[in-house]
Amino acid sequence: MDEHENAETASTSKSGRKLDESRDAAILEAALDVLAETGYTGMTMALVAARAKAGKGAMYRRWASKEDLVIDAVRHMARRDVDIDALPDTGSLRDDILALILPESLEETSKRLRILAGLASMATVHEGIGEAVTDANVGEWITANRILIQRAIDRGEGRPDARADALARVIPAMCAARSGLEGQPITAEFITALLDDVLLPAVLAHP
Amino acid sequence: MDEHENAETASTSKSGRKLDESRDAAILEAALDVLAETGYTGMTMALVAARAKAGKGAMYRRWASKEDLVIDAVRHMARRDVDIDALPDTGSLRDDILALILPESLEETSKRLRILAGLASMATVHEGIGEAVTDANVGEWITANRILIQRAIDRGEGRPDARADALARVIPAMCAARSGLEGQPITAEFITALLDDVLLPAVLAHP
DNA sequence: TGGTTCCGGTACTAGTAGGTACCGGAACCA
DNA sequence: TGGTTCCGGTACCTACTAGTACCGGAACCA
Repeated sequence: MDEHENAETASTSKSGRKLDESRDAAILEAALDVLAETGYTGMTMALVAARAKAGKGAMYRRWASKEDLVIDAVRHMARRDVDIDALPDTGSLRDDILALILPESLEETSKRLRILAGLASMATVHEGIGEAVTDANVGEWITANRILIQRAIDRGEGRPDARADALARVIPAMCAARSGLEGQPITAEFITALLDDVLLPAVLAHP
Repeated sequence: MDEHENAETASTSKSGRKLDESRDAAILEAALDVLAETGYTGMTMALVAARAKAGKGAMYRRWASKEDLVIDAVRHMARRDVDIDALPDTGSLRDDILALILPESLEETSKRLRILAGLASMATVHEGIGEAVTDANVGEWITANRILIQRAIDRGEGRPDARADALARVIPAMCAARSGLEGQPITAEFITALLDDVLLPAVLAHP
């Protein structure tokens, strides 16, 4: 009879060579690379294995299916995201938003959005992928923006009837569209233009 | 030797039963239906044929490959789009934008955006698909918005330094994100909230 | 009327990719 | 040291699908 893998026995239930935890990240990041380049369909398990210099066995020892691997890869990508408890607070909404996004590599952001766009189509078919995409990635970005905007409203920088909820989605949505639909990279110029031409006027307006 | 199919001889070069032109639209619309439900990968030629009550022969007699069929289907979808020469002109930007989009079936718009989102990933792989998606569909919508916004600026309704270029992309981008990333349908409430909370404040602002 | 091409439908081919099994070798444990 | 599990790599099985060939029948033309 097999050792059953309850939480209580999981740590000491096996003998033999240990599962090399460092391979997990290598495989997940190889999956993200291939995902960004070829989309979900083009991402074959053999391609990911080759990129990670891993065997397919090592992959299926960790994830039961391609779908499971992709879900984990997307969540892995989200882990390096915004820290909600340490948001910038410069006293200026413009500087807060810039301080939130510009320290991140914009190339990395473009790649991330390209991955999300490539998975958008799978959201309708594979239940778990859609949740992983929205919750773990764009969700936190929108939440951070909402907090920054609400602060600006509260301190009188924005008009009091501004809707932080809707406005918080502007930059992520337009970045996603630029990356996913137009295939253009996200640049600092694009972000600042978005801020100065769309978001700030909308927040600061007093008609 | 085969009859060569130059433009000059194409109309009279063949004998026998004529190619039934009405089947074209039936196949293209079946392709769009399946595309909206399953995405590019899930759209099999057999599924489209069954939906259109057509044989696969009739499909390959018209399009050389699945890719060609999809490109044509996307362009076919775009044909029922905005008429740039007959845009609404009510004297109010809010009413103009609403008059532009609300007469269209919002369910149809949601479906269209779902199709575009499903094809976004293929844009990087298949050259033609990306162009068909952007040029023929979102492109005209953005152009129409830009004209309406520029008119509002010109007649003094909007602030004179508003950037019609960037602002014209707000509604399409946020609709695409809502449909493609969040999987939510486009409703009249969503559009009006977008208008009143984001676009109009940004256009009307005079800080 | 006979030849040609289209029609919907079906059978088939060929290539691809998810997933499994196994290899020799290495790491770990008792 | 012997047994077990992991490692990268490869061969293999199986299911699916783009694309082709062909069927009997219908439409068209000379």
